[in-house]
Amino acid sequence: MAPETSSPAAAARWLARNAVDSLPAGGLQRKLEEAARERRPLRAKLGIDPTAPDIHLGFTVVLGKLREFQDLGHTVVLIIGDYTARVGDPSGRSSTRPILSGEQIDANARTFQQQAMKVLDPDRLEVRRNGEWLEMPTEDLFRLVRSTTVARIMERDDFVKRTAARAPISLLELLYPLLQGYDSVAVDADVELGGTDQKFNLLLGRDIQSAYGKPEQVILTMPILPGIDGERKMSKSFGNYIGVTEPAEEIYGKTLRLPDEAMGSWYDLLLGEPLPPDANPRDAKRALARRLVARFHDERAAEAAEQAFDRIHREHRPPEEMPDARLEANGDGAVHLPALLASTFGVSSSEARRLLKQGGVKLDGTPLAAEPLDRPASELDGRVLQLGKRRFARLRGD
RNA sequence: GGGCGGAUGUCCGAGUGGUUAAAGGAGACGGGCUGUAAACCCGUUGGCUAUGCCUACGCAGGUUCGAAUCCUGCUCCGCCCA
Repeated sequence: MAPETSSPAAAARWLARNAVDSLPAGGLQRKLEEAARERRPLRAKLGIDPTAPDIHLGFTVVLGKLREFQDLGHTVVLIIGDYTARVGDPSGRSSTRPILSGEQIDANARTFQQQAMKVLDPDRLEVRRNGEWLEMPTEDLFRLVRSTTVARIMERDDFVKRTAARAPISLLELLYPLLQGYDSVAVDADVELGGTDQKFNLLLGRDIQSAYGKPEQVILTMPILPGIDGERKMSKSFGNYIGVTEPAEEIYGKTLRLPDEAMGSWYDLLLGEPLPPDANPRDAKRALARRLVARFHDERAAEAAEQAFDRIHREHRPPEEMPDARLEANGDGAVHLPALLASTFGVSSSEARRLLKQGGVKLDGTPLAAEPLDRPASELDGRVLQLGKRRFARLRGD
């Protein structure tokens, strides 16, 4: 696509086209005009807490928008929340979220940065860590905290709901938006991006900047990408995500599991184009899956992933490549099936027995009878063990 | 500081002395159908060296033939008053 972005007004329209909110009204255009007048790039900020090691597709929606800013010549400031991660955000119901170690955070920060490069242009990127400025004397923290009120913080939708539901809210959580807002002060953000769930925090950032005598940022919020269940937002904790570093076959297979209803959102948010109205849903989904694999791997991998998928699920043949599983026979040369399944596929032996009873275990494509549980190793050697539809291993003697 | 209420399996949520490994729902998993979509149907859903054994209802003790259920202490959480 070749957007028309020659004037600030046109550029603002282009950037905001698939955003949910662009606030304040006209603010983005004014920022762009200002940048053009002063012949400087805008500083577009995004903060992330490296609490989990991988970036998933939901996150790339916002990254993709940042990339558009870069393509227009602006600078992206990626803030790695190393300090905030260390403090441990007790968001949501799980107040038990473990506080990560320094090494863990550093490792996550590195992979995050690396993965973000799959979308961002490294030449127009500035990466900062908020430990640089958040490690501040209490006196300074108090100054920051004075910049807003409890009532203002409690406006946030999430807090209102949790108060109503009598769910706990830690004081630290109340402080979180302030820390995030201070990041904007520290990096002189012109624009801050986030998902719609970030709207409150992004807006509060404006207040904080203003309290520090800085120009207020404008904000752009992007729709939340539904996860592969098509229901809830894509999130690690729901297990409905696709990580950008996942193997090609995984990205492909998970994409095909997406409910049809969610395909439109994925097209809009991930491909940046609408779902063709008269497309056959199956073909559209396969095309989507191929393009996502191609983006995070390459064309060849996309092709191979599709072939592997068809082989397993359409032709019901085992994949060409699969891990080996070592057969461990006892003294009588027999192999205990539950133990074999447990060690090969990481299920418990109780679960393995249940799956056997349910006909979920196959040997060379034929369901394995639940009895007997001990089989001669010679009967298994060299054959393909299958659990459910998609877990395979080739059995090997010694 | 005072008063009241609460803590149950992956999650939500029943259960107030006896087939309770713990109703129901969600999720997940297996099978069927299919486009590994959805919908729908059937089944499973603590662990193990497995016709038995072990562990489980916030933690630690106690009462009892027997406790998630009763008692004591503790921890954590919510609400109200101050």
